[in-house]
Amino acid sequence: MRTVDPAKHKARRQHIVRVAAELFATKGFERTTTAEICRAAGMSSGNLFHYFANKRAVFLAVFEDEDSDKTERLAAAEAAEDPWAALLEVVDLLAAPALEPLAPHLVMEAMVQAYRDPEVEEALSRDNAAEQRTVAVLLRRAAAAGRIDPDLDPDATASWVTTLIASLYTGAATDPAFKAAEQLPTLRLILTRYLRAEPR
Amino acid sequence: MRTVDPAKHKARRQHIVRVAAELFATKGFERTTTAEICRAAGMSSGNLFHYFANKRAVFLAVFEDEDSDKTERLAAAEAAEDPWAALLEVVDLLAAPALEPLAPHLVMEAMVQAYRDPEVEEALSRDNAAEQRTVAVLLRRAAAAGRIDPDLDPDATASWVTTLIASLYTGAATDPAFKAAEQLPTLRLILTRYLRAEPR
DNA sequence: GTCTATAATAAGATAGAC
DNA sequence: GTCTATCTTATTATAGAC
Repeated sequence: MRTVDPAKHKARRQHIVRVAAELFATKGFERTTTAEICRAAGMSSGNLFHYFANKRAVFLAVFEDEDSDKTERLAAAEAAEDPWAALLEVVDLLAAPALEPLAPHLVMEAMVQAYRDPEVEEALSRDNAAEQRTVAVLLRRAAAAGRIDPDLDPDATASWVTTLIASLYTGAATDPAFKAAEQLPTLRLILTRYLRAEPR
Repeated sequence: MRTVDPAKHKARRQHIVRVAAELFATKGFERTTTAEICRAAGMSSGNLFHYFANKRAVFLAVFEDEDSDKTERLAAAEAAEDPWAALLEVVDLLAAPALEPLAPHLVMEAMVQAYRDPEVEEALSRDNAAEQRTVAVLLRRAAAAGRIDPDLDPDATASWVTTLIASLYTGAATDPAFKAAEQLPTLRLILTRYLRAEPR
């Protein structure tokens, strides 16, 4: 049957991506050898390169194959009735992966690869731009509704909001004592005080 | 003379460290080859390894040889009369290198190397612990003086303060549109609103 | 699709002359 | 202290059989 092959192919690819993600997270892109990926995936070198053109393609697949429902949830948040509540939901949505064990290191690895590899750069910045657009929309709506400080520039502030969320990833990646799950409430507190303060 | 040799040696070492820092910042540690460092420093491979035992030693020297007056200035801030003013000065002190062109990328590189290389880890965490200690001292003093929210836990908050300062580095490193110098006032605003808010 | 074997090259580091 | 020459090893990727 023809219908079985593509499914099997996809599953095998995903398996490679999954084991590679763990290696990339712990050792970084450059220090992870294709031989290690092969060993972890239980296959030969010849076979790995049957699935991916090169090592970079495996790395890119780690970030591109994560087809979650994030896009839809961001769109839903933009249209939600209460912009402030929606903003807090977006924060939780974007912060959620930081609670997983591999994500912080993977995100950091992606960040450093981004300014060295245009393809990684493009993948990341597309993602980031979408997030910032949503946050900016909600900031504008919240400001119009008198729920946040109207003196804040929506675009610059949206950039800071995503940067502050990124702190959860960098904190988790760099400080072993930093538990993202425990620190999420503090992040919410910081954002709330920053955004809702009275203008001065 | 014996006194000339060590000085020359030190200057030559520093020269290597300086050109290597630029390479490490733009290409990262692994993608920077010792051959490139040699070329940039204008010397042969044999000579480079006369100054440094290996490539890692060059990388470590980038961070260890920056003998600035930071330690003294931190100590002075701890003892300053006005703890809130001193805290803001510490923020400026720790944020200052982010305005330089190479530092953000170098810091990011150091952060990712830290959780892969115990020696880098140690160098960084020693630095970080000293900063956090100073910030915690000032937070306690400011709280006692009624200048900040007394409900904030000093140690956990000190960790967040340094993490937020680090955002200036990650922002500058990952977003070409992010100008650290322009964003420093916003960082101060975020910290002020976070720390000085009335307890609720 | 999967393997074995290996090509091609690059990189870190050293030896030893000057 | 500095160089040239080179050793050794690791690594990505390919060729070609099954």
